[in-house]
Amino acid sequence: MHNRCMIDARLITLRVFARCGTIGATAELTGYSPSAVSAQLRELQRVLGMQLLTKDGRGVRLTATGRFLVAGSDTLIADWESLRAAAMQAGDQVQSHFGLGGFSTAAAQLLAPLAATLRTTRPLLEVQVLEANPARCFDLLVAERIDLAVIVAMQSDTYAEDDPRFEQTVLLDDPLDVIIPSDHPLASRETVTLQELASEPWITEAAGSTYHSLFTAAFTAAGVTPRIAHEAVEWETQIAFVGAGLGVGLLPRLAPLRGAENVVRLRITGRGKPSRRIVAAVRRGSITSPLIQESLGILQLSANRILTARPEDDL
Amino acid sequence: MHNRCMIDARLITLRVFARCGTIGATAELTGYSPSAVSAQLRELQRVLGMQLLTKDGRGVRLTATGRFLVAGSDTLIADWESLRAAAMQAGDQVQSHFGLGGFSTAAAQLLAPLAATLRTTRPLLEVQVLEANPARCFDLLVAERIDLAVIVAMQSDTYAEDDPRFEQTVLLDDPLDVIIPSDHPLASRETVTLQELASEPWITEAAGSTYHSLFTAAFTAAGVTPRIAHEAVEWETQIAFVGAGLGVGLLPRLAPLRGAENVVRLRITGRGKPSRRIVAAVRRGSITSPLIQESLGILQLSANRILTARPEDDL
DNA sequence: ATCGATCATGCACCTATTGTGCATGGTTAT
DNA sequence: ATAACCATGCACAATAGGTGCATGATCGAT
Repeated sequence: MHNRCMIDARLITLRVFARCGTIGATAELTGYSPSAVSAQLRELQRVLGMQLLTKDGRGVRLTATGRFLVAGSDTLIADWESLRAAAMQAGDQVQSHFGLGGFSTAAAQLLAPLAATLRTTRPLLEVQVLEANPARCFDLLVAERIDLAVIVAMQSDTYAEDDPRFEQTVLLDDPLDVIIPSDHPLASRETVTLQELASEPWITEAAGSTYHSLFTAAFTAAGVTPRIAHEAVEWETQIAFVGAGLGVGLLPRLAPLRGAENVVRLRITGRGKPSRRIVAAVRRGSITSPLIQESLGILQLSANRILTARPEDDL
Repeated sequence: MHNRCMIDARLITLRVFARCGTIGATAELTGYSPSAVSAQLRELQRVLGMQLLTKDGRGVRLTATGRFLVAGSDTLIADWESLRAAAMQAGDQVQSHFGLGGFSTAAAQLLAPLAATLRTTRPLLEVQVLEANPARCFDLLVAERIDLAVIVAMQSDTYAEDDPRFEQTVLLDDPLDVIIPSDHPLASRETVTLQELASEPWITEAAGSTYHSLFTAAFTAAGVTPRIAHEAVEWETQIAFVGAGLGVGLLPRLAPLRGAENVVRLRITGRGKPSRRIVAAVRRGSITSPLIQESLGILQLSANRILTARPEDDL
């Protein structure tokens, strides 16, 4: 039981379970074994004298009491976080451990530099970076595995913007650029409109993936219905597809083109200039922590630096 | 580390230390050994990455950060207590452990019957009663050793009535009776005034004891300056003194005369009818707990029963 | 100054809490 | 029917967390 928080680890586990719904998933997320989670929850019920779980089919389910407890514990966690942050500030203290989480692009482009910076400014701080998709990032925050997450804001997220467990601050609006083969007629242009690319074969992520809704949203905003020719999971793959002349695609400006062959990045202008909003999320209450504040500043700085540098330097 | 609370036991220990000021006293109060307390606090500092203690002479002292943390944790504890209470109510759950504390008379006359009643109404509940003076009762509440304390309200207490850590409810005003030898000229009376007893030799507790201030307050209110002839620590001793004809004394109506020889209990009338206020104290937030509520009801009931029964039945 | 009292802490050792891995039994989907 | 999945019990292992004693440091009183 590795308690970095002052709230009983078993209660944290219960909160994670409330999200996962199964012991196994809770175990995976918390880093315990399923038996350990099972034992923890049983012990928790014994100590509190409350029945929190009921058998339900082949799994278990929260009782009304359990749901009540989980919901009520939100403010408890938030209060602790803000107390800790305030104490840190008041006493000019330094944190010893700091967990960061973010989706692929963010992890590589924002979190890695942040970690590097913190390593020099705060040599005693033990920084850990976890790559994870936005949904999992929130889960990791709840599980206290990470302290700060960088995610793309999705309107259709399970996590509402005003979730009592989190506080979110906008880091940047990451514009989507178009990548096209360098032998494409439009390749010499500096900017294009989506309308100009309406008839092109498009490459996107698999339907249902994190960015697919972003993709479609961009085109509906532009009043264009794209023809989806290919699907790729990672940016690298998509870039390679474009480089091979299979079609064109959208690439967030934050994502680097690296030394991709035969691929040109163009800014989009005109109606429906698409972008993805990137936000930082922390546990509610911890936003005032000096370390969090410093990190947010660094993140914003490097985000701006990257945005202004591209695509010019990168082409 | 016996966590009945969801707040880290080490933080509780820190809170106790904040009151005691020394590791040894903290150990005594929490039930740990001094080494354990020392280790806990060291570990707490490591985990939180905060310096909470400083060497100070041959002891240790809280840093500013430490004081800040302790002060801020008040609301955290209170929030947890009220959450637990609400969950108990919401889910119709039963508590498994219940700690009671009270000063001698209360322990014998109020808490013992309460414990007995709870044993029958809630067979699964494990009740523990601790006899302790009022000041220690508050400390035991902070240390989470007990959940409910019965104490005499003292205006000159270190614990203010609006301490953020506690909630107090008046149980009863316990009138002080006079006990006199049965061969005393006034022994056949039903009631007396303090003025009538002005010239008697009085028996009281040692100066500085819990009730001595109560004693003097009673007489100043009556406009009488008593002649203190003897001092006793326990009621039993005082009663014996009176029975031996050494003088007269004040006895709370709650305190039983038992089969005391040659002693008569008289009600006091007239100006300055003295009484002591007996209140129940709980950790803030827990007042809405069903168990606490039930207990308060039972306490009030048995208090009233005892008060109306005496002195008639008891003489 | 000296001695004893008080206080915190380190160390060796022990305990029991809490974790893992595997096997089992119940439940659902194919 | 069979396979997949899920929770849990059990044997075992790791380790966090406890006690008791010895040590060192500080303070007060003689």
